Parts: sequence; structure tokens; C-alpha cells
Amino acid sequence: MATTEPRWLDDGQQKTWRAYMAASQLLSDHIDRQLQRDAGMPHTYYSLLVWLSESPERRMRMTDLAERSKITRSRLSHAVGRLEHNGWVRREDCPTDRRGQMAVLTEEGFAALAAAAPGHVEAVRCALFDRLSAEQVCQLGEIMRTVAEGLAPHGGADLPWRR
Amino acid sequence: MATTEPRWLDDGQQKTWRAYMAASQLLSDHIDRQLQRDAGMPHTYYSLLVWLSESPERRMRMTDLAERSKITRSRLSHAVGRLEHNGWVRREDCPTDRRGQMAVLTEEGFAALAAAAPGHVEAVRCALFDRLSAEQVCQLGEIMRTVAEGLAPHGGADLPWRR
DNA sequence: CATTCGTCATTGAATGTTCAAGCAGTCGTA
DNA sequence: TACGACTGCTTGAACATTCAATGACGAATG
Repeated sequence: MATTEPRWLDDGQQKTWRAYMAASQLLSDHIDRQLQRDAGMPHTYYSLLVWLSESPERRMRMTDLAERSKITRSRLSHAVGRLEHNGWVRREDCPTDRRGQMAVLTEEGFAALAAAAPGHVEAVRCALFDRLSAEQVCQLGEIMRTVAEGLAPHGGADLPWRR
Repeated sequence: MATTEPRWLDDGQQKTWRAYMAASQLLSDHIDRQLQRDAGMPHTYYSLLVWLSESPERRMRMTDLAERSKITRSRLSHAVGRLEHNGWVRREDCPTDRRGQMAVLTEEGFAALAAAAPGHVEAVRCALFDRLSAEQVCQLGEIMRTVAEGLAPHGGADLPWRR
């Protein structure tokens, strides 16, 4: 029996996919470089601080933080290890589950975030929002929400716009 | 003199940015995992093989390949080192510039690519194109082209849709 | 309560990426 | 030709990420 011919991408899809690959690579490099230079951390780490800063008491369970950030628990462990080393996050035992750990944003961490935020926002705006029409921003949001929901493990229940 | 207040993102931009971050993270993880599992290489490396396979004589100057792929020359050197180790790419001296190196796709490399392609396309399709309308695919393409052109170093002269 | 299974989080090794430094060759210019 | 500046590519070390294995605890079951 012959294996079925794969459904290749048509021309428009191909062009869109290549544009997406180029743009997402360029964008993440651009953002990472800006943050590394001005704040001494990669974008992933910056995002962790943002989530913590928006959470009640500036703390979150490791697993929750990993889910929100779309990263593995392992990666989060390493990352928090580094942030703890920097004095920006501290670990505390979870009061209700002795297996659990809370990641807590320190004052220094909050300060580092506050210092980094303006430059970061400016970079995002320059690279993305200043170049798109209001309509395109809507379209992009809709598209990305759809994609994220399709790939999210828990039916997307943990996605940011569902909070 | 007061530093000027940063122009924060408005609510719609904020939501779009978070959706973008979630989706791009999930998507690249998804694609990377699929390729790592089924083809033994990350997506970046797969893309290198694709570019080579589409190039005349299946070869490209290192710098050109780096520019097309939107990665640094350093990263490319390491990557090609690994691909060469796998027997998928070989290096040759450039005939016209003695500083230069050509990365050449081997038969084994072409075979590895051919074997990996169907599964990869299927993954991209499932994650992205099967979930978007034809109109959204156009919109996404337009948006991503705009972003890439804004961030490309050479005025975007090396972007895929400009070939 | 004892067993078993699942969850929370971490670890170390292997792999990939970045950054700054370095070597060799080319180009422009006097 | 000689010089200095620039380009092409590589290297090693520091850093980040993945993967599989592990220990500790919780929850369900008998």
C-alpha cells in the first residue's frame, strides 16, 4: 500500500510561513538583544518577572508560572535559579502543599522590572505596533489567539486573555 | 528635567502582544519537538537544509545562508559543524574568495530532508493553516512581511519573498 | 494504614545559542 | 608595494534549553 501523498503548502501558505519564520526570528532576537543589553536578562526571564508582578502578593506557584509562561517546569527551575541568584526572585515553601514552591518577586526584582519596562515597551512598539494599522493589530491578535488555543495543553484555560 | 513618560501599550495592543508571545512560544516548541523526535534535528537546522536544497547546486556561501536564515554567522558555524558531523552537509572552499566557505548539502542530507519534510509540513498545517481562514493567512503574511522588513538589516533585500 | 499511582519540583548531562576575540584574506588608497 | 580598514568565518567560554531520571509528597483505593 502506498503512503498517502503529503498535503504540501500552497503558494500563499508557503510565503506566509516563510514570512512568519523570518519575522518571528528577527523579532525575538531584537527583543532579546535589547533586554540583554539594557536589563541583563533575556526576554523569557523578563516575562517571568512581569507575571509575578501582576500576581497577588507578587508570588506564584512554580507550576502555575510555568503554564502561564508556556515553558516547561524544568526550564522554569533553571530560570528561577538564576533570578534567585540575582536577588530578583526568592523561593518560599508553599503553605498548602509541601511539595510546592512559590516564586516570589523581591523588591530588587520589582525595581529591575520597573527599570527595564520602558525600554522594552519602546522596543516592542517600534518593532511591531508602530508599523501596523489598528486593524492589523486586531487581526494579529485574533490569529494568535486561535493558534495558541489550538496548541495549549489544557484547552487553553490558562491563556492570558482568559484570566 | 523629567524623563518623558513611556508610551505604554493600550489594552488591545497588550492583549495582542501577549497572544503573540504565547502562540509563538507554543508554535516553535511544537515544531521543534516534532522535528527533534522524527528527524533528529531542531527547526533551525531543518531550515538550513531547506535553503541549501533550493539553492543552485545545493550549495551556499556561509554568509548568504546566515542572512537568509536570519541567524548570526557564529550560530551558523556551530550549526554547520553539527550537520557536517551528521554527514548532511559538507564544507568546501569558495573558488572566488579564499576567505569563503560553501556549505554543500550532501545526498544523505537531501535524503534526511526528504524524509523529514512530510511530517514537518503536516505539523505546520495542523498547528497553523488548518485553523486559519484563507483571509487570515493573507493577513498574517502581510503583517509578518511588514515586521520582517522593518527589522531586516539590509533594508530587507534578503527576505524570502524578495528572491 | 499500606499500596500504588500521579503531581511538584529539581538535577545533571547533552545540546544549542550568544558574545567577544581572533586569524586570514580582500579591498582601497597612497 | 605597503598600509590600514574591512569582510568571512571560526573558536571557546558563558549562558540557556531540553530531556530523562529522581526524590518527595499527595490522593485514591483496597
